[in-house]
Amino acid sequence: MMAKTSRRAPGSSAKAESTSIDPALGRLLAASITVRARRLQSLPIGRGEAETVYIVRSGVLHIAARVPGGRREVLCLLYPGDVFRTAFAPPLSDVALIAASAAEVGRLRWSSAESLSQSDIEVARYLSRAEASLHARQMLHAAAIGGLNGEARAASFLIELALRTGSRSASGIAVDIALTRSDIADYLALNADTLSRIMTRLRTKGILTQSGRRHAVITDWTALCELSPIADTQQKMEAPAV
Amino acid sequence: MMAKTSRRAPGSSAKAESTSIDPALGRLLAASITVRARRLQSLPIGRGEAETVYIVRSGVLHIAARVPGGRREVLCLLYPGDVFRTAFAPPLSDVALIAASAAEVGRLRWSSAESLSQSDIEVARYLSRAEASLHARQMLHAAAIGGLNGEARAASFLIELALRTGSRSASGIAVDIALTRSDIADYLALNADTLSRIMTRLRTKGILTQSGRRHAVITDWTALCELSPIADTQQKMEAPAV
DNA sequence: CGATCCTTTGATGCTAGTCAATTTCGGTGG
DNA sequence: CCACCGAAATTGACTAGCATCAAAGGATCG
Repeated sequence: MMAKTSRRAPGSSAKAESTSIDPALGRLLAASITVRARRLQSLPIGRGEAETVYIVRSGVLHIAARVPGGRREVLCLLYPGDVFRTAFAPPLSDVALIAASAAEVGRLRWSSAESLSQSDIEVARYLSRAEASLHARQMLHAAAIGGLNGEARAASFLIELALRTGSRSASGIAVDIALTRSDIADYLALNADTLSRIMTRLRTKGILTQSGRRHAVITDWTALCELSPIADTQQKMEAPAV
Repeated sequence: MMAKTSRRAPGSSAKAESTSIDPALGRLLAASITVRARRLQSLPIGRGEAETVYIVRSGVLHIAARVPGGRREVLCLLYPGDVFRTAFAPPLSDVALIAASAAEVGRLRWSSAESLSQSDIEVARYLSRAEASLHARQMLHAAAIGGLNGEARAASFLIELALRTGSRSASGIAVDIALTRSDIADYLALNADTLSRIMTRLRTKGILTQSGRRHAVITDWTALCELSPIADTQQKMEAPAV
């Protein structure tokens, strides 16, 4: 019940942001067309077109869809280094890849990625590792949506964001919240109003401070992790894959 | 709002059950060790061990995990032809691959699958298609958990099962429900009690009849599909991938 | 054929959703 | 630099759906 262990705070890890890019990733990006997307711009995940791969170079993006007669949903978040094949998206209506912040992505036909994989095993390995990690994240997200209450889900979201994009600052871990409140709510399968209430509660508890809509500082990392039963799992998944 | 279209009933499609197996799948299975699992037997998804691939030959299996301090969750269902890499599973506690019915699976080290992929592009294609389809199903499942109410989720589950394992019979579509009620509830992020209430309602509405715990007949496919906003999407995903 | 697990059903409480009013933010132009 | 506007976020009151708890009824297996 209290097996929370290492509490390694984020921002210290030298992630593959732009420094020290994986060589295989570099070759993959070299073979792809770079697309610059501004905030809220949406890239098509057309069905019927040839299968395409998107490789995130910088920024945060998400896959959004609409369940007929239901609300909009954000199905997954994509960070630098992630690889998304259009075939990963289920054939829901209005499925799209949307830039939450200004972003750069590489675009490539799947057939090209495939032949590159055949000739360059490092690329094949990078792709399969990226696919597996995205899949695992997707499963964990489903587990979070299905098994955690609102507060725990919100905490998990903040932890995810902090691990991926956070940076240490004097007062805690600074996080740029690229998504709007509604997008976050759609990601967490919560109502925007409910999410707002939860965020207020977190601020009241002194876990979080916000300056402006897009910028937050996590002032009490330990307390935040206590709120989320999957905090440890998330941290393990961020750890270098050996 | 009522774009429900084709209502193609299941059981008619010649799925890759055992007849007409995909040649690449055959070669993959030939390279793997066949494991026979009886009902409820669990196969390890050990972390720290070498990455392994499981290929479902027959039966239905599921991935179950436990969120610390939370309930057990069934994260995904696997059917014949599916391929599951252990790296797909998030590092939650008690993650396991469990046979819902008696099942046969092929087991293979990932490194073997990888080298097979390098020498046999058909195998590589089979694997990448299988990964993409599993990923899409996982995303759709997250969308269902997050965006549909209990009844719609239950309907979607029945539709999934019917499309995968159903067989036409005189009175409707006969479905073997391999999972226990609790497992289904854990899959749908519902309470077992609530699920039971929903199933009773479906029976009362004349959509479903049950004889014994494991056997059901869907007597009104159209009405069942009306209950689930993602019915069309599920059917599209079952359709032959062109 | 008995024991046990699984399932069903009812009564009650809590979490999160809905609707509506208000405040705050962020961008724009004066 | 400040005033303004529209969009986004917050907050409150109320409601719906689902979870929880408890108990009884069936199915399945040895």
